[in-house]
Amino acid sequence: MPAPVLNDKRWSIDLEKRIQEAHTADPQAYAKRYAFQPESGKEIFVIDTPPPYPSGTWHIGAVAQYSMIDVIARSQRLLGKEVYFPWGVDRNGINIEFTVEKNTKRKMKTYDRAEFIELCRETIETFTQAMRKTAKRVGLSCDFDREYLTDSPEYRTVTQSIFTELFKSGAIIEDLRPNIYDPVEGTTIADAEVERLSRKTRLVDISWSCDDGTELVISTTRPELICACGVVVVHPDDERYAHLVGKTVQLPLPVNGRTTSVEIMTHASVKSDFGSGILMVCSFGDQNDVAVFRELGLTPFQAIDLEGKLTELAGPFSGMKVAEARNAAIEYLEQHGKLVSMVEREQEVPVSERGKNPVEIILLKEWYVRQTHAQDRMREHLEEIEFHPPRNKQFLLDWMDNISIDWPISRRRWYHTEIPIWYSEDGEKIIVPPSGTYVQPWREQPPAGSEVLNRASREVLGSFEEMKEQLGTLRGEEKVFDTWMDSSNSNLFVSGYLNHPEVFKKAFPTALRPQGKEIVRTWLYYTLLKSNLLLDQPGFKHVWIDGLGMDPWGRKMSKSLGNGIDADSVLECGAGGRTGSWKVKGPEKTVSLRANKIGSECFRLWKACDAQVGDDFHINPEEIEKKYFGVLTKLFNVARFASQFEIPTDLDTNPGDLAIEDEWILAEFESTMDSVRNAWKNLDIYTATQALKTFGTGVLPSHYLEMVKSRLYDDDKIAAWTLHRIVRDFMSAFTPICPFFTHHISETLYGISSVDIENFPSTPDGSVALGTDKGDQLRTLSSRLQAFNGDTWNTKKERGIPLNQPVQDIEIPEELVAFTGILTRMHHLE
RNA sequence: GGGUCUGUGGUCUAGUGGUUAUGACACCGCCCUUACACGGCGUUGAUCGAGGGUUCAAAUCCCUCCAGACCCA
Repeated sequence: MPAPVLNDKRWSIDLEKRIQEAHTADPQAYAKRYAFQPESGKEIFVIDTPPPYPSGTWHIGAVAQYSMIDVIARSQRLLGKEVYFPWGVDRNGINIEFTVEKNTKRKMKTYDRAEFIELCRETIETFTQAMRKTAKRVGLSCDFDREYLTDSPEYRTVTQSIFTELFKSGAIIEDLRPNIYDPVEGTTIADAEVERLSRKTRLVDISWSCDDGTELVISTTRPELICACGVVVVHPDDERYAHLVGKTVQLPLPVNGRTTSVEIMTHASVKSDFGSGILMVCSFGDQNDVAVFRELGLTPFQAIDLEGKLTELAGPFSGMKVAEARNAAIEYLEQHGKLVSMVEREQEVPVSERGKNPVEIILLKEWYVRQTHAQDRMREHLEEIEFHPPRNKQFLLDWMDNISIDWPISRRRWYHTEIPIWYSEDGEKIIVPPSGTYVQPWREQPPAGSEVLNRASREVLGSFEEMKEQLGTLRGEEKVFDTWMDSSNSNLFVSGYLNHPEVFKKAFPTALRPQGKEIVRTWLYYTLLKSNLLLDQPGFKHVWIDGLGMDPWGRKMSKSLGNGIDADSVLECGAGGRTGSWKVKGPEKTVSLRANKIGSECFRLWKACDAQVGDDFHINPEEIEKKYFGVLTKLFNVARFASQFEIPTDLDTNPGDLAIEDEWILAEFESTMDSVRNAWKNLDIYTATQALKTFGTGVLPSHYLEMVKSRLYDDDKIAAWTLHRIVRDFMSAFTPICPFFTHHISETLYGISSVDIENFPSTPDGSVALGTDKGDQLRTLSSRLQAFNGDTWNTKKERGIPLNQPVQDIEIPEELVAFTGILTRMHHLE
C-alpha cells in the first residue's frame, strides 16, 4: 500500500498558513485567479463590499461578515461568473480627526488645515495596512491590486462630480434651515447620526403671567431657550386651558431685541399629560418645535450661535454656553419667584453619534440632498431588489417611512471630501469644476473648464475663463461633505461609473450589496437614494443584510463593556503551537476562554454553518473550535485516506461497471450537489454548508467508506474512481467556504486547484442523476441502508464482538438484497 | 411609547398545519476497527417562553402576556 499522497498527518494552523502564504506569494498568479477581468465574456457580478473604516482593530463580527462575502464571491466564481470583489477602505471622516486630536492633544481647529490633513492621512495609513493584513489572513479573495480609498483623488473626484451633476439637476440645493448641530465639534450632522443617551436633566416648572394677570405653569427642561420662544401652546381638546387660548403671555426672563410676550395657541402635538400640559415652543428645542414653527408660520429666533453660546437675544445670559445659561436662568427664575418646582429626571438626550455631545437645532445655510420627494419612486425600485433575508427589508422601509426632512450634507470639518464650489464676490454666482476633476476650493482657484452658474436658479451662465473678470474676488467653499456622501457612491464607483462606461453598462445595477443591518438607514438608504436621483434605477439586484457579531452572551461587543474579542487572535490561534486565551467580561463575572486551534478555515466554516444570514451571532472561540475544527479534521482524513489509493488519470469518464454501492453513493452525492448548487445560486451559505458537511462527515465516511474499504485495499479501480471523483468534486463545491483547505487537497491529489474551477461540477454518473428512476430508487434506500449499518454495529456491540470479527444471524432486509454482497463483506456476516 | 426580529434538550440549532420534533456540541457508555482516539458507534436528555383561542389536528395560524436583541420616537 503506497503512502498517502496527502502527507501531513492532520489539518493544522501551521499548514493553513503555509498554504496561504504560497497562495498569495506570486502576485501575478493571484491576479489571474481573483482580479476582475471585465473582458472575459462571462456574466459580470460586482459586489459592492462595505469599505471598512480603519480604526486600529477590525471588529471580529465585521471580519466574520466579510468572510461570508468572500464565500459569496467565490461561490459565484464557481458558478461561472466574472466576479469583481473590490477591496475598498473608507478613510474620510470625523473618526480619524478625533484620533489625531487625541494623539496630539490638540483640537483640529488650532492646526493649519493642510498640516492637519497630512497628519490624518499618515495616521490612517498605518491602520489601513493592519486591516489589509487581516483581510488577507481571513482569506478574502479581493482584487487587492485595485484597492480604492475613499480619500483618494480618484474617489473624491467621483463624489464631487456626482454632487455637481445632482446640483445641476436640482436634486441638491442650498438653503437656510434648522439643522442639527454639534456645538462642541462645530459641525452640522444628519438625522441618521444622532443617537440618544440617557442622562439626568432637571425638569423645571415655571410660572408665566398673562397680560390680564392670569398665571400659568409651564414645564421645561430648556429654560435657557425662553428667549427664543415663539408661541405657547395647549392641546385643542384640553378643557382646562381653553380659557387661555388667544391671550398674550409675558416671557418670564428678560430678552433683548424681540417682543417680550407671545400668544397662546393650540396645537395637536401637545401631550396634555406631560408636566402641566402647557408647552412653550422655542426655536429650536427639538424636531417638534421645528414642525410647530413651520406649521404656524412663525419666524424663528437665533438663540444659539455656532460656538454653542447664547446670542444677544438672551439678554443677561448672552455669551454663556448652553449649560451655563441654563443654570443662570434657573437661578434668575428662583430669585424672581417664578420657579414653581424642580425635579431631577432621566431623559433621553439627543447627542451626536461620533462625539456624544448634546446637539442643538440651529438655523444654518447648508447644502441638502432633496429626498422627501423621492420616497415613492424609491419604493418602486425596491420591488426589483431581492433581499436576503427578505424580512430585513423592513429595516429600510421603516426608516423610509420616517423621512420627513432633506439630507444635510455639508459639514464644517476637514478630513473629508471638499464641496467643489466657489462663490463670486457678490455671492450670486457659483463656479463648479468640470466633471472628472478633484478640487480643494479652500486652497485652490477653479481649474480650467469650470463653469459659472447662477447660485439660485442653477442656470449655466458661461465658462469660468470667459467670465473670470466679472466675478470679483472668489471665495472657495470651506465646508466638506458628510462622509456618507462618499460611501453612498460605492456601488457606482465599483461598477465603473464615470471611469469605465462600457463596464458600467453591463455591471449596473450592481449585482450585490452585502452589509450589516446596523447601517441600513445610512449606507444602504443613501446609496439607493443616490442611484435613484442620479439614474432613476434601483442600485442593486441583491441586497444581503447580515446580523451583528455579539459576545458569547448575546450582547453587543464594546470597549466599555470589555467583552470584545480580537479577530487576529482567533485567526492566529494555534499557529506555531500557541494556544489562544481570551478574558471576556460576562454579565456576572469575567470568563476565561481557551482554544487550541482555530485559524481562518475553521472560523469561516463556523460562520457559514452556525448562523443564518440576518441573525445576530454569538462569537465564542471555544465553541468555534469544539464544533468545527473536528469537521475539518474529518474531511482532511477522508481525503488523506483516499489519497493512498491510485488516482485514476481520467476522473471525468465514468469507467462503467459500477458496483451497486458506488451507484448508491453517487446518487446520494448527486442530491447533495444539487442542493449545494441551488443554495450557492440563492446566496444561501447556510444550506450549502450544511449539505456539504452532512455528506462529507456523515454518509460518505461512515457508510460508503466502511463498505468499500476492503475493495479499495484489494486495489479495486472502480471503487477508487468513485471515491476520487467524489472527493475532487466535493472539494470544488466546498471551496467557497474553506478555500485554502480545498486548494491544498485538490492540488495535491488531482493537480488542479479547486479555486480555479469555473464551473460547478457536473453529474458523475448520469444514470443516477436527480429525476432518474434508478437514482431516485437508490436514494430512497439510503435511510434503510444507514439504519441497517447502525443496527448491525449495535448488535455487535451488544454481543461484545469487535467490528472486524464475524457475526452470525443477521439478516439483510428485503429492500437491501442488492447490497447483500457488500454488506456481508463489510460487517463479516456469517 | 412605537416598529422589527428572536425565544425549541445543559448550550447552539433545523423545522411556516399531520414527523416517534432535526442536527451539532457537551454529558454518559462502549470501541485502538490495515485514514482519522483532535476518531468511531451508541444511549440519555425538549410538555417547542407563559396563558388563551382557531382547527379533526398547532412548535407552526390568531390574541394577550413575559424575556432578550436591534432600530426609531
